[in-house]
Amino acid sequence: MARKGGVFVDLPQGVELPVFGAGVVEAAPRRERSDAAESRRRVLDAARGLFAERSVDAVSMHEIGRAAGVGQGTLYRRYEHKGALCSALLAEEIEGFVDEVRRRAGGRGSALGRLKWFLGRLARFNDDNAALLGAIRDAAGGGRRVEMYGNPFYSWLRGTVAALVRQAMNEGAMMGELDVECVADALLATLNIDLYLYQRHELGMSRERVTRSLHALLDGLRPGPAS
Amino acid sequence: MARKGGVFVDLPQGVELPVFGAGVVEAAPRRERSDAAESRRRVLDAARGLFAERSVDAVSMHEIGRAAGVGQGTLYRRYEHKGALCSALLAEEIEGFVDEVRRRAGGRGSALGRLKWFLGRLARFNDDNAALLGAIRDAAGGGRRVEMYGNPFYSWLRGTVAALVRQAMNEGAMMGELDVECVADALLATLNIDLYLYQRHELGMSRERVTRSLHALLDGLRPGPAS
DNA sequence: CCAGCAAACGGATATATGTCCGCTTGAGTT
DNA sequence: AACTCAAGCGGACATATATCCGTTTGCTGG
Repeated sequence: MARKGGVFVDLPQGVELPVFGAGVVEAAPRRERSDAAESRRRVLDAARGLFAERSVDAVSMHEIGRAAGVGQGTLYRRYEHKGALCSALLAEEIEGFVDEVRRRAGGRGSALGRLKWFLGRLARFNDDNAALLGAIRDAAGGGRRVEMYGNPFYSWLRGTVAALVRQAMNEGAMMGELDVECVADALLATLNIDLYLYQRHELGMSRERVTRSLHALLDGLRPGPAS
Repeated sequence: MARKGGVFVDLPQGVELPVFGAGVVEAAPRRERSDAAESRRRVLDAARGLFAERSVDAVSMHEIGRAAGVGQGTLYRRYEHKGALCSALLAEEIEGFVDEVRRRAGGRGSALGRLKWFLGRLARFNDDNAALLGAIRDAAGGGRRVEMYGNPFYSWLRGTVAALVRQAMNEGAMMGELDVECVADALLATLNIDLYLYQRHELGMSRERVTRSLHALLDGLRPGPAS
């Protein structure tokens, strides 16, 4: 009932690609006050500007507040910490990324191929947004360690990889014995921002090398006599 | 010249397991002054005690200094930051871990089997030293991001996994096309402390589940007709 | 137009990390 | 035993994050 001769037959629960933001009910409690909207825009603009002209962690929250013309209280009520502000700045990029993935990886082609593409695309996302991702990671320390992997973006990545792995299994392109959740985490761990940047800039590996290795690893997971 | 009928024949460079601390020449510039040794001991003791009675990140460096009866300057000259102090506290555990690995994974048995054992043991190391490892990670932010993967312990982990993978390839238990360095990083990434603790405590996965999945993944990397 | 109030504001404040720098002292040297 | 000085010491200081709380203000219903 799962597959027949390697041909995909039906979709058990969770095989569709997850939708980013799904589950967010958002009671829309009240429209944002105009002054709040204004200050949000100013904060974001100021942060973008300062981050661009200096590095992200060479800019303090005080400085952002001063440049935006808002006090600390305002700043921190809206963005619980620097990482949250960086997340907000990243939101637009994430949206683009998510859209592109839905278009390319939701559609046709083998699930394995789409998974490979997805991971390669994620590597590029890492390169493109290294500074913000690093800052977000830095802010996820102490009592906030959970936010790293508990946030909606990571959940979506996780769900997407898991769904693709499951589809690939259905299509007979991947061993059926795998623990899908764990494998999804393992694959994503490979592109963990710290490790990725270390490989890229300290070990001098190219993006191609990293993704090629990942692809080889995926090819290894085909079902076969070995085992 | 590499292998004959799956039997290990010779050892190309880098196949031996690396020795922890190798390459550290340590010119031994001068013996440590007695007062310095004393204050080092007091700091370590104070830190251990405070960390035990509260959580690691609920204890400030000031507090450690006060409890140990040393000033901030003293504290920070010896330990550049909190992560360094935690590393010092972890050193003993690391030594034990390294010794055990040398005994069990340096010896006989299939390389693949030893690799599996090693990764399982590392997972246990994670569980046993979660608090300190987390604190070390937290301290590796901002301009110190490199220390995370550039430190001697990680280098040793990396070298060990790489050597075992290479041996497994020689023994014919693993695909020969793999990029050994990348695969080593990928395998270790799976046990990255943040992800591991998230899986264990937020997702409720058991250590067995995580390692079993990792083992299955390794089994998938056997050489085979697939590819 | 006005009153009421939740939301937003902003700067003082608390706390943490990490640095600076003048003073002290252990341990070789004469 | 006195001399010397690099190493060690310690607390004030600079800077960053994050919170608190009294004040102001945009919105809405009357």
